[in-house]
Amino acid sequence: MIRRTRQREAILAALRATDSHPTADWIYDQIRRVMPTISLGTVYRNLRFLCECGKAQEIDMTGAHTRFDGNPENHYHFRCDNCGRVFDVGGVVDKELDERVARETGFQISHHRLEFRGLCRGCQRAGNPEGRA
Amino acid sequence: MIRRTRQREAILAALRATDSHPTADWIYDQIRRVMPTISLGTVYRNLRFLCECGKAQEIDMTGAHTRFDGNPENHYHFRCDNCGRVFDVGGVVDKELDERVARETGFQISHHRLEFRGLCRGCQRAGNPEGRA
DNA sequence: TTAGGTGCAAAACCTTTGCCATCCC
DNA sequence: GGGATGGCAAAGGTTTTGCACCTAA
Repeated sequence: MIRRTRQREAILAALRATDSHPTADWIYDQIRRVMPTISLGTVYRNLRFLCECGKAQEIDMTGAHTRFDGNPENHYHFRCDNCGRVFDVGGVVDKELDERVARETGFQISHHRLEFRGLCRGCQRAGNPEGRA
Repeated sequence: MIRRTRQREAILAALRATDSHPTADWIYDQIRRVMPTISLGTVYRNLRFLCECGKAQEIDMTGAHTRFDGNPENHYHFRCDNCGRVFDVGGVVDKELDERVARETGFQISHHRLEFRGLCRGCQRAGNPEGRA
C-alpha cells in the first residue's frame, strides 16, 4: 500500500514549486534546508516513484548508455519502450518548426531532436508491453 | 595535427557498418574481436572525437545529470547549449505526427519527445556562444 | 501490527583522465 | 623526432541498492 511520507510530499512540492527542471541533487539540497536528514537515495527513489505514477517526468531522453549514430545528419529516432532498440525514422526534418519557435520564444534555435516512443514491430508481436528485454 | 590510426578507423568503420545505434561498449566488443588490445578509453575518446568533427552524433539528449519536470503533461523543451538551462516551450504537442509516423513505420507510438537546442535569450546577449557556463 | 519507506553507506555503472609507451607524419 | 594517440588502470560522478531501523495506516 502506498504511503504518504513527509519526504515524498516535500520532494513533490519542491518539484512543483520550480520551473527550473531540477536535478536530483538540486532537489536534495533544497529539501535538506528544512529536513536535514533526508538522504539522496530517498530523493532518487521518490523521483522514480513520482515518474512511475505519472506525477512527474524525466526530461533527458537517457537510456542506460549513451548511444551513437554513424549518420551525422539530423534525423528522427524511434525508441522501443520494451526492447530499448533505437531505429531511424525516415522523412524530412521540419526546419520551419525551428524558425517558428524561435520567433515565438526569442531563443536562437540551431536544431531540434525528436524521439518517438512506443513499441517496435517485433515487440508488438511478442506482446509483452510491460517487460523489458 | 590530426592523425589517422588503426583504432580510429576501426571505430568509424564499426559505426558506419551498423544501423543499431550502438553504445560505446558494443563498439568496443566488436573491435576487440579483430584488435584485442584496444581499450574502452580509446573507444570513448574516439567517439567523442568523431562527434566533434561531425562524423557521428550522440543520440541521447543527455546532460550531465538527469533532469526532472514536475509537469507530467507532454510538452516540448528548449535546452541552451551555453548555460545548459532547460525551458518549457509552449504550444500544442502535435499528436497527428505520432499517427502519421505510426502508419508509415508500423511502430506503435505512444508519444514523442522534442527538444530544441540553441542559445537562450540571456546567452545571446552575453555573447559567448562557445563557452559553457 | 506490519508492510512500505527512510537513512546510511557501499556498490554499481558508465565515462573520463593521468601517465607513459607507442605510432604516425 | 616529436607531438598525437593508445593502453591501462585509477579516478570521477551519478544513480542504485542492501540492510537495519522507523513510521504511517
